[in-house]
Formats: sequence, C-alpha cells, structure tokens
Amino acid sequence: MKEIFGNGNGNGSGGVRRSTPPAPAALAAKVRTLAPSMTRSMQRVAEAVAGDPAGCAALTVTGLAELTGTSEATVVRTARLLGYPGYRDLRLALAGLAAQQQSGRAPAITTDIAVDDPIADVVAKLAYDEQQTLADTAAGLDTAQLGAAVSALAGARRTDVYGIGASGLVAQDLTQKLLRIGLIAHAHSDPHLAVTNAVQLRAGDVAIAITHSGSTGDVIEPLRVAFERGATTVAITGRPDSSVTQYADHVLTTSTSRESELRPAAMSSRTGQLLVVDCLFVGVAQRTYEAAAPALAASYEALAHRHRNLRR
Amino acid sequence: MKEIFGNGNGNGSGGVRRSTPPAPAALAAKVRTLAPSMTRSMQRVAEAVAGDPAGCAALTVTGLAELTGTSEATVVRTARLLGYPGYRDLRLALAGLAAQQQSGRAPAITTDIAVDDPIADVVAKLAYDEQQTLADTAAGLDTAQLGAAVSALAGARRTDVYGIGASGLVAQDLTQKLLRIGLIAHAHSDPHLAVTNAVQLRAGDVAIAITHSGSTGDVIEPLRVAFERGATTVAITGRPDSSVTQYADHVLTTSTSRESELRPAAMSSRTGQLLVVDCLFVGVAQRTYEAAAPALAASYEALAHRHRNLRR
DNA sequence: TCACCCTTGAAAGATATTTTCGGGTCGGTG
DNA sequence: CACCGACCCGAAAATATCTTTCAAGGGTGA
Repeated sequence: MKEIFGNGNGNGSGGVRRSTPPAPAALAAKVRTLAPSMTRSMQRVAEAVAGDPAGCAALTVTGLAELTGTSEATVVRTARLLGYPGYRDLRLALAGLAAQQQSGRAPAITTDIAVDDPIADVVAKLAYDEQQTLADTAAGLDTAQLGAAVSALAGARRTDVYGIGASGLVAQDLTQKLLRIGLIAHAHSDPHLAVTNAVQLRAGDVAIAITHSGSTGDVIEPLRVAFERGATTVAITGRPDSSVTQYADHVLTTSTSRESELRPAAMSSRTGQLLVVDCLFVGVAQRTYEAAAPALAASYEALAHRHRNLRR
Repeated sequence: MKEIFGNGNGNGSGGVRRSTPPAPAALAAKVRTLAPSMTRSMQRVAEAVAGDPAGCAALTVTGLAELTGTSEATVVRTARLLGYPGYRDLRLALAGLAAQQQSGRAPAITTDIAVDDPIADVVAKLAYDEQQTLADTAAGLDTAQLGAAVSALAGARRTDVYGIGASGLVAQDLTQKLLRIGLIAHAHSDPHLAVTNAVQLRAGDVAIAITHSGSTGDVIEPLRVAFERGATTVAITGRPDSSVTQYADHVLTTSTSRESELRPAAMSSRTGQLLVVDCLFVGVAQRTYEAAAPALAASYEALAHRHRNLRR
C-alpha cells in the first residue's frame, strides 16, 4: 500500500511527532491512555471526541470549543496531543471513525421485515435480500444447462416465452431483449393463446417457461405442447424437482430466498429470474455478436429522438 | 444574483428534494449517477474523488484543484453537485468512505463483459454488477422522499404508473403489487392513453413516472398533466437532474452502473428500479397493514388451485 | 456569422484554523 | 505569609482554507 499520509504534513518548524501515526480507529484507546497527561480542559475535549465521534466531526473548532466550554486553542492542543498535526486532521479521522462505526452496525440486519420497521430499514433489508438472491442464484446456476439454452436460442427459428403474473413480466423482459438483437420472440401470458401458439412450434424452435413454483398449470401446459412438438424447451424455476421440469430439456434454477408475510415470493423470485434472463440474453448476444451489435446500436438510435434534449 | 446554480437542482417548481442527506457511502454511485450532467472539468474532479477517496481526503481545495488541473471554484461546484454544502463536507465524507473501504474488502473487480467471456464469467459479472446496483441504489435512496411517496400512495384514491419499454415492465410490476393489497392502480405504456387518463387525476391521487433517462417524453407528458391537475407526482429515475423531476413532487433516484455494449442501460437500471418499487410496496403494505395482510392472503388463496400438486 | 448561454479560472471576500500573547492559578519556597 | 515560577487557559491576531463573484473564453443554435 502506498503511503497516503506521506504527504509532508507541512510543519517544517521542527514538528516532531514521528512516533504516533494518525491513528485510525484506536482513538478511544488513545484518549484513555493519554488522559492522565492531559489538563482538565483538554480532558473535556478528548472525552467529547471519544464519546461522539460523528457529532464532533460535524463541528468546527469553534463549535467544539463552545460545546466543551473551552477555547479553540485548547481544542487544537488536544488534537496535537492525540497525535494529529492539527484539528483539521483530527476531524478527518473522526469522520472516518464515525463511518466505520456506522457500517459496523449495519451487518446486524435480520432480514425479516416487521410491520413497524422504519423505512430506512426496509430499504436495507430488501436490498440485502435481493443481493443474497442474486448471489445464490449465480452460485447455483448450472452453466452447462445455461450454455445449452443459449445455443438453442441463438439458433432458433422462433422463441416463445411463457409466464404468468410476476413471471409474465420476466417473460416480457426476455422477449424485449431478444427482439432487440434481431431474434424472433414472443411472450405469452394468456394460457389459451400460449397453447395455441405452442402448437406451431417444431424442432429448432425454443420454448421457455418461467414459473417460480414450477407448478403453474397455465405455464406448464404450453411447454408440454412445445415439448411434444419437438421444440427445445427450457424451464426457469425455483423448484428443480417440480412438474415443469418434466417437459424441459434444460432447467435453469433460480434461488429461493425466504419469504414472509410482507414479502411475497413473487418479489424475491423475480430477482433471480431476471438474472437468469440477463444471462441468457448476454449469452445469445455473444454468440450472435456480428448481428446483435448493429441491431443494438440501431434500436438505440431509433429511440434517441423520443428523449427530450438533456442539458448537455 | 440570478441563481443559475441556485443549489444544484434547478427545479424550482414542484420538485422538492431539499434534504439530500450528505450521502454517507453512496458516493461512488452518486458520481456515476450525476456524471452525465457534469461538465468536463467537474467530471475530472468527480473522477479523482471517486477513484481515490483516501488520497483526495488528504488534499485541500487548492490541492485537489491542482491535481485535477482545474480551479478551486470547480472543485467546490462539484462538491455542491454531489450534494454537499461545500468542499469541507465532501472532504469529511471522503474520509469516512476511505475508512470504510480500508476496513471493508477489496474495492471492485472490473466487470466489463467481453464477447469471448466464458458463460460462467458472464454469470458472475452480471450477478456482481446487479448486486452493486442494488447496494448503490439502496445507499443513495432518499428515505425522506421515499417515505413521502409511500404516504401519498397509502392514502391515494387511485394511482397511475407510467413507464415505457423496460421501465414499462417495472411499472406493471408495481401495479400488480399494489393491486394485490387492495389499492387501485393502473400501469400505462400507451402514451396517448396515459395522458387521457392523467387528465382524470386530481388532488389526493398519485402519479408515478418511471424512466431511467428521465427524458422520455412519452412518460414525462402524462406526469406533467397529473402534476398540473394537482395529483401527487413521483419520479423514479436514474437522472435526478433531468426534465422529469420538474413535475415530480418526490424524486426517487436509482443508481446507474456502468453500461457497455453487451449490457445496455436498460438491464442495470431495471434492477435499481425494481428495488425502489419493492420498497414502495412494502412501505405501503406496512402503512395499510390492517387491509393489506388479508388481501395478500386472499390473493394467495385464489391462486392456489392454479398450481398443480407438487410432487414432494 | 452572430448572439447567446454555459463553462471556467482568477481574484476578492468570508470562514475556519493556528499561533501568539498575556492574565490567571497553583504549588512550592524563603 | 508573601513571593516566585511554571503552567494552564482563552482572547485575539495571523494565517490558511474555503466560498463567492466576475469577466473572459468557447461552443451551439439560429
């Protein structure tokens, strides 16, 4: 690591202070150690600083002097005694300490959301939970299956995607993406139409079913039809042992995180499903790069005029 | 004194957003979010700051100006744009960030996806990137704004949500969720119908626009109409300085992660948007718990028979 | 091409920090 | 008991740092 603090602390005036490095987090300890050698006023300052780093970091020298009922000079002297070139640097260290304390407190989130959780906690918990889902899904994804699915997609004549409810949106997301790189893809959320269309499929086509539970009849049915017609079938599900996998050539498993009353399954399953869908998309885009790149650029161009001018 | 730069956000009319809390650790994210709206010089400063928080924290205004080849004024302007009252405060935050990084783990791996990346790498990179987006969005989310939006939603007579393309799916996702807990919500992706419906809104209603760029005319227009009709308006966008915020009472900012050729903006923006939407949903569910809980249970019941018996 | 507005840095102005300086207190000593 | 010296302390001056103002330069659209 390079010495960030090597920046000549510009006190050429014989400022000695070699032995005490700026001390990042050991401040409280240092205060205790040095307290005996401090004068009364300085102790008050040191105490305030050690007691509420965050609060003190927000104060100017004058403010801290007032708070402790002392003078600016004393505050500076205290900072010096603690090993910093001046108050400014003590303040910086204090800010760092405060940040560390804060972040240290964070990991202690139990991710169950209660009815009376403050909104900030809700945000933290949801974010944490979705991150977890992503990590789990990525870890549990069978890259061989994924690769096979990508290959099938890249070479497909047409692709149908089935999904209902929240999964229906994921299906549409995939479809939108595939269309953007020039593939022919449709999303179906109407079970009847889905089956009707599935009948049209044949070898070389691809059918994808997205269902968290793996047991959504309305989605399984069209996949079964496609399967029987000889299309390559893919299932994206959170239950690799569920009915839908019977008719799937390739199964892509999403992770299921705990769900609770305030956080229905739909919420966390969606995150994993979307990751899988993104992987499929990028995989296909890679395989068909020659065609995909210009298509992506073109679709971007086509939309440009729909955006109001930004400032710069 | 013509406040061109007033206080960073040139939205005098409806957009409130005064209380941008100085942002603790979300700085890198904020830099990325705001970078597009920055001038060249400011970008240089922002880059330096995001690239080496520890180093920059040790520098004075003059030092940082020299390092980036700009002037003190520009440095201060950048600090302001990032949401701090001045450079001093930015510096404090920087120190905090540095401390956190030090105690935390390795900064970041380069997550650019190449055409010839093996599929396993694609999965890992995508997952990492989306996790990052979640963390950044969560850190950068203004909980006051979020809380206000939740309150508005919880008490709304009806809610309209506007979104087009990928954001349209997010809009639908939110709508589905709200409907599940008994709220009246509609998602509109047809610009004409959206405006037609927006005209119906009045005080006590809520309109939500979802647009990553913040400049999608087809989404801004209905929000403007709703705004003028006196409805409470909310914008979910990755560009807090964009046109859409003019007409938004509450702005919820999503983080923008780097995008590249193989990973269009739509992909990463969606992740952040969904997190925000989830937060809104859970928030509303909390507030209306008495009504929401039975509604959730009921919708679950209603779907049960649509699932085939699971094997195990 | 011209007018306009935005961007930018230099320098003036305002704050904050550091240093200086002298009054005050305390303990020891004649 | 009075005196002396050392040291602690804060007010204010001196300095450093940060913020604001202002005018010149540069790009853009009419």
